[in-house]
Amino acid sequence: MPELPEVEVLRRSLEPRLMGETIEGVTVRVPALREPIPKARLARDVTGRQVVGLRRRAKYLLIDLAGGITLVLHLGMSGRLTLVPGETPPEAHEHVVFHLASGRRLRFRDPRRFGQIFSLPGEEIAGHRRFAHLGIEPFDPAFTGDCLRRSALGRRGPVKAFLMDASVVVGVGNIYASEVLFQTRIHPRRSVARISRQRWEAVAEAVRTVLGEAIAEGGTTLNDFTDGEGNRGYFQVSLAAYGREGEACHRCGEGGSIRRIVQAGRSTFYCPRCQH
DNA sequence: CGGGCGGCCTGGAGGC
DNA sequence: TGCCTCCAGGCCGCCC
Repeated sequence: MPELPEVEVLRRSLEPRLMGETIEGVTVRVPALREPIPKARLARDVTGRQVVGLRRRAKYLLIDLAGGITLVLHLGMSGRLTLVPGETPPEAHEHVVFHLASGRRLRFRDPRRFGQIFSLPGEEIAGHRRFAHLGIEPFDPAFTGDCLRRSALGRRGPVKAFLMDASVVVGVGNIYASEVLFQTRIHPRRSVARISRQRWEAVAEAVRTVLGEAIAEGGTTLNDFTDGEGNRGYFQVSLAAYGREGEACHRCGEGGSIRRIVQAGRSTFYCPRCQH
């Protein structure tokens, strides 16, 4: 589900409410996520620790705890993390609950169980197998068109998959890849070997503006995304390409022109009249 | 080594 | 109403 904007929206909503809060305990109801939750280690690491910071790396939410421990959460496709009053009854697929000193609970719900939760010393994050290969953050000032151009050297695959490759740039998932290519008028099947410097600059710029606008609008809620307070996003009404198969192109105005194709098993949406 | 594909899971939508 | 198929925002590991 969530790409960079959704995780960032979640982080911003939780930050003021979780800072300084102490985790009194954790209940792992269903440890069998795609990668099993290391239950005992998690309980040992987080119990009694105060939240001292919330960060994001790629699509991971990082909750820093006193004593140098970091709680790592990934929402996968259907994960949701919400802060609720203590008396709130559990809902279906509520796999993990963090009990807070204030009496509130931070609960993790994930029907498809593609999410991930684990803990580790903060200094081990960079070298961890889930993080070691990750590329640059889109909002890092060092992220430029030239970064993309250099990453593309020696490659010839389609630009859509390239944008979704987290070892190139992190945070761009299936929705925003289509949106970025629509904004820059690049055909999703175009080989990265055939993209000019100028176009790479436009792509880097579009990655930042599309993700930035999505964050400003609370993320994209197609189905179940919410922030930590349960608020839905509304960027879905601003999507120009994704999910609009058969509808009119907002740029050229041609009725029914938005097309859906499948690349590497994922849907891509684009306007064949505008994107080349 | 780059890149395509299957698999991991459940649920919702739509066709018949 | 019920059954079946397809599809879904991520990511890894296995192939060629």
